[in-house]
Amino acid sequence: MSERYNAPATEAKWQQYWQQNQTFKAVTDTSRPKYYALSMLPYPSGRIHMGHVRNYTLGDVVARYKRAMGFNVLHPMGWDAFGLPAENAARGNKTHPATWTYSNIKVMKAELQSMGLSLDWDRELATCDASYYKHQQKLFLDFLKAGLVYRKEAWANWDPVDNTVLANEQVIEGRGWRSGALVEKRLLSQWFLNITSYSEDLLQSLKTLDRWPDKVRLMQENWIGKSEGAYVNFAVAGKSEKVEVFTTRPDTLFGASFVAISANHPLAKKLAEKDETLAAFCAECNRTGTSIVDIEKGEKKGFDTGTRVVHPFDSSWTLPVFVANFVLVEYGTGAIFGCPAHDQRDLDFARKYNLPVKAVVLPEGENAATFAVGDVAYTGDGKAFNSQFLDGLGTVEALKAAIKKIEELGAGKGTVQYRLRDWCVSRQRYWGCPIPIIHCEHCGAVPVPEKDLPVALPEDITLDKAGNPLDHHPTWKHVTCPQCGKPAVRETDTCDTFVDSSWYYARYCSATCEDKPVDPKDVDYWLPVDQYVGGVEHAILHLLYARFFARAMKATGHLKIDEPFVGLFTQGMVCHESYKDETGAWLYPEEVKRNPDGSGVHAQTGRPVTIGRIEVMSKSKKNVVDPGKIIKLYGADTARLFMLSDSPPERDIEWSEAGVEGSWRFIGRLWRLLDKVAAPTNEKDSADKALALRQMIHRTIADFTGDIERFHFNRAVARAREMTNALESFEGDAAALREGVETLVRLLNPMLPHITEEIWQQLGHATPLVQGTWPKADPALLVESTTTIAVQVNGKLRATITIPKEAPPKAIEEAALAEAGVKRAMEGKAVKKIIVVPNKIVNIVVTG
RNA sequence: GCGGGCGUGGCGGAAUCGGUAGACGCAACGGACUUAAAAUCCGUUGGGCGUAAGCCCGUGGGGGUUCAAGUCCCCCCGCCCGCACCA
Repeated sequence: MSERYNAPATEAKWQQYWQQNQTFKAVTDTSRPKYYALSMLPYPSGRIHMGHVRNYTLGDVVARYKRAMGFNVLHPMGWDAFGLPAENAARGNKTHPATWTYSNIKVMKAELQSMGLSLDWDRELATCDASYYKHQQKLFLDFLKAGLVYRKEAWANWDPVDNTVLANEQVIEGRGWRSGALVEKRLLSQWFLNITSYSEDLLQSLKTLDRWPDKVRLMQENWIGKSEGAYVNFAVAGKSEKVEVFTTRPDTLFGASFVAISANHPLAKKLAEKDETLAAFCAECNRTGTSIVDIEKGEKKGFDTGTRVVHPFDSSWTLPVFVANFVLVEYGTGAIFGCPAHDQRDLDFARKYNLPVKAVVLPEGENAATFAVGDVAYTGDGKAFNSQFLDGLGTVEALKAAIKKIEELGAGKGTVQYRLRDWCVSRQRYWGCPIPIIHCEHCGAVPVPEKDLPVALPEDITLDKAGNPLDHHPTWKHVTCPQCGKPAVRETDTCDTFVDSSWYYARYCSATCEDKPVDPKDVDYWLPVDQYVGGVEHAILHLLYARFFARAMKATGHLKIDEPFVGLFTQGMVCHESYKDETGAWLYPEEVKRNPDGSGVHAQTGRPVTIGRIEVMSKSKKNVVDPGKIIKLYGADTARLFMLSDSPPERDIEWSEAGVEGSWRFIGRLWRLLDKVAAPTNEKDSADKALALRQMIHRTIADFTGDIERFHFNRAVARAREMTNALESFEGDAAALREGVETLVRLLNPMLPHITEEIWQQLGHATPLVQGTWPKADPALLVESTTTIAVQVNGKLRATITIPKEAPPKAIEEAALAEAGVKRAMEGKAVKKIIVVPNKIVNIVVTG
């Protein structure tokens, strides 16, 4: 009897082996087929969390599987190391953001290494390292030269007490999170990346990403938000000015009852100068946060400016102009016309301010004389009516005719509009990549010469003062202009951290290249990423920005590809029950003891505990389980197996102690198979049994492989369990048993890399599994001679029959009719029809 | 608000194409081994009726298409995620 499986010792042994032999070192080798498996890089927040364990387990299974399939695999890891939390931690703990970040990286790297991931650590990068952001600054300057970067005024959340710019998450119910002051919007001159110049390409190219989840492609499509419509000018009555609106429904112009403009529209500003009430209203609009949720969820409010505009199709018809809090200056022209009958928001607005509601699109089956709009707008297609020259046209034709007329009248033109906005990359913060620009009074914004890169962050900063430390640093920003040599100042904005993570996948390919961001000989071999794995929360922004960066890097000669990730998998989140004590304070799972009846008490005090919902693990709710503890207690293989069992990877998973125990038990059962191989019960040697087992083995190889290919890891685990059950109860041929156990550990190796290596070695193999190949199913063992099919009478199951696979329909029918259960169900009834689907089902339809 | 997703036993889930609903696991219960416990092993386990054979019901709710619906269509309910300065 062998000893109980010693996970810590075995895992340490193999991790050491992999490290010493540089097993996972990837080398550019154009003679071999490559496979780039990438998991999203973590933010070094302190310790790894279960979401990381899940993400990196999934990625590692792919990497190890592809390696066994014979690919030259690149599987790197790094750190998304700039960002707000480091500054917050620094303010709270009086540690420098760099100290905090690098010590977190050290801890988290050790934790990741204990997971047994097949990573090439030689390519590790941290985005906060000057050796990384130096190249990012170079890319920024290249983009600037290529016309992909520009500067314009944009709104930011402004805390008037702390005198600082706030992130959306720092604005809580309209107030600054620290000061509690009402947050204002303030215009700042900021840097933008011209992502909208690729709007159409980013949209069209989604169609080629057939290995992306449909939902992510759909989300991106909606985000880009292409809409066809028209710009239409409404002349201000009695003035030479005009208000240009954008509309997707010019066919409903005859139903217009007002024009609404943004509080930041030039006309609104001009009118507000002479109208204090309007100015106050505009100021109120500007207090709501910059996020769309605030705008859309908040009450729709308007202010009648008293100004009227002339309808483009009828000079005798004028409409009121409102300033409205739901019109965004950034989108379209910052002005809309309202057609209450055919737009819900316009309808709500019209009812609130007693504006006319005139229907101009008649739904099919409705009568023009009686059709009226109540509280629900009609937004569908129909026939135009009450619309002069458009009357009788369908919506599509009416759209075309309306645009044609607008263009004839010189009142506007047909256009395509995208919801996508240019990407504001300026952040008024310290812990980010400095934007390599020098502002000179005489020369304007001057790029930092490449020889002066990197523009490094100063280390001696003060974070206890409000505002941007780069701005109030005594010396850092004061430089001379590279062009005229006169005194000038550095740009003190740093980059949005999404910039850092928009090209790291390319940098990994030539991680140590010093003189340029990427080396063509590396990126041209490794890119694109074959399989990218990460959280669905990045479905829009990160992935869109990275797609843009690939295009921009192509335009500036760094890459040859458009699409960085040809395969994408988005995993679900890790959830856990949450707990609160009597005072409403959150409790950690280990502080709670569960009673048999399901109720919970505090483990130490015995006081009652409220068991809350199962929700995404988060530090704020304390419903977290530390992966480090789990790995110490059960080993990495158990943690990995838990992550792969039961739940499909794209869905949310609930962490449970019982589930971990179950995974741990399976590890024990695998280990005990060694005893079984060592002491085979060979005497009852039956050829039939051996054949049946071998058929099962090879069926499992085929199905398991298919499941891995399709990311159905939970099903693959279930099949491995079924095979384990079969091997445990198998009595007979020793060779077949050995074949089964060896196949099982080869299949499970990408999931459970440590124990499978150990079993493989104990079975007497000198070459480790990691150098081995993937099992192949023997086609001869996959064919089955008989099949079991269901027999239904009127759609209800009455019997099953087992018959030869190629049995003719006639024979299947006869066998079905001969079944006792079938006869009973058919008693006294006449056969109407018999449906025979070979290998599947027989359905006998009877009367009565 | 807009956009996206999900809903199947006590629980996580399985069901490749519309064709045997509940694979596999967890939990629970019963048993074996043990002085005992742990570990391990064996068995039972969707609900209802029935001594049994068997029958009926059942995939969030309602309707529809079909010989046949968890799967397709329409309506409704509930939950979750994203919304551009969190990453």
